[in-house]
Amino acid sequence: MASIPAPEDRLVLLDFLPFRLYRLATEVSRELSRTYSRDFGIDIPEWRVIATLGNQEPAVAQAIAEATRMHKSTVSRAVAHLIETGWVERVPDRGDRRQLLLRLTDEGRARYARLVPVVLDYQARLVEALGPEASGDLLRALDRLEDALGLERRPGSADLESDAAD
Amino acid sequence: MASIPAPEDRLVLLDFLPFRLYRLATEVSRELSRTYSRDFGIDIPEWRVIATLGNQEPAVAQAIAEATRMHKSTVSRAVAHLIETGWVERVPDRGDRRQLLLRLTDEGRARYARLVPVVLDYQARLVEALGPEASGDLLRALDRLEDALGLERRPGSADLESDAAD
DNA sequence: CCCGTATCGTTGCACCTGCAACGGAGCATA
DNA sequence: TATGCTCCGTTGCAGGTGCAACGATACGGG
Repeated sequence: MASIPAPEDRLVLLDFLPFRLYRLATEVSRELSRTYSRDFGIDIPEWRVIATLGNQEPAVAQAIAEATRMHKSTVSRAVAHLIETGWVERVPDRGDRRQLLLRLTDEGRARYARLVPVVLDYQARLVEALGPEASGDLLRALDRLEDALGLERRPGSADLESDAAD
Repeated sequence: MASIPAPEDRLVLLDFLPFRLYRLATEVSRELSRTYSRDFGIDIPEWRVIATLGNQEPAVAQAIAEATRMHKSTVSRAVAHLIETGWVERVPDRGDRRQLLLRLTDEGRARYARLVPVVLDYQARLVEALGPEASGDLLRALDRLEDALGLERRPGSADLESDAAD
């Protein structure tokens, strides 16, 4: 019982995949949010709502929740605050009045235009620190993991580089 | 640099590295904690304390906080609950009475011996779903990312399997 | 020996998040 | 039209987490 565990029973937290992933993701998210929280006054859920709307407007709250994999209550509160702070506005959907169409305000779009380069720059620095080889490794592994876990993913998302074909 | 992400101002959240990492890590952690929370009655911070003590006993709270990158208050509360539930015990340090040495109880060690195969099995299924190539990609990318972000890491951690040559 | 500073772990507080319940709205059926 | 079921977004509540302040202890300089 108190004997040394067999080799296959040995577990080292620093080598344990779920732990490494979580620690890494937490660190990256924290670093990133530092780069925009002060200048733009938004937190992570709000950033995700903005980023979703920046690509697809208008959108309803549930679609945002599914795309970002955030809970609908988290989305609801993020949207409420984004409306308060002038990023987002609601547009009643004439078809189905249960759902409310969301879109960036003009001011929100202007802020978004200033925000995007900041976050893309962070990603670029991350990729640069990794180097081209490890970046490729990472993207391939992410694709496979997302597939294995059933996470939504853009077709051809492996192409982070513009010149990568299929 | 040719392989850096497209420098355009366009940003797609589903392709954005920090988002993908966070979403993936959240999903993996959630799946994993489902495999042990019910049978062992512990949550993620508690699991990390246990896993740390399983490798290095005794340890003081701050060392656990640094190793797991959890806040010291999170560690403090996890430890308090683990003592309540009989996993862990405190041993006063005769040298420095500010810090309290922590170690698994006999019962805690017995539970740990049953817990380790469960979590290792989850990791094994993850690796299996990825396949050998993508697993190698992932481990290399993790090593590089952890280095780039200054996260603590075991030397030679790339060898997940004992027979993995390189 | 005393006092100021540093460190360790705990705790009050504020905030965030998930869950479940809710009201409002659509929709199918009779 | 009436009824029952479903879906959308909000909100009260409970639990978790980070931060900062705190008490206890250690340690060094005067």
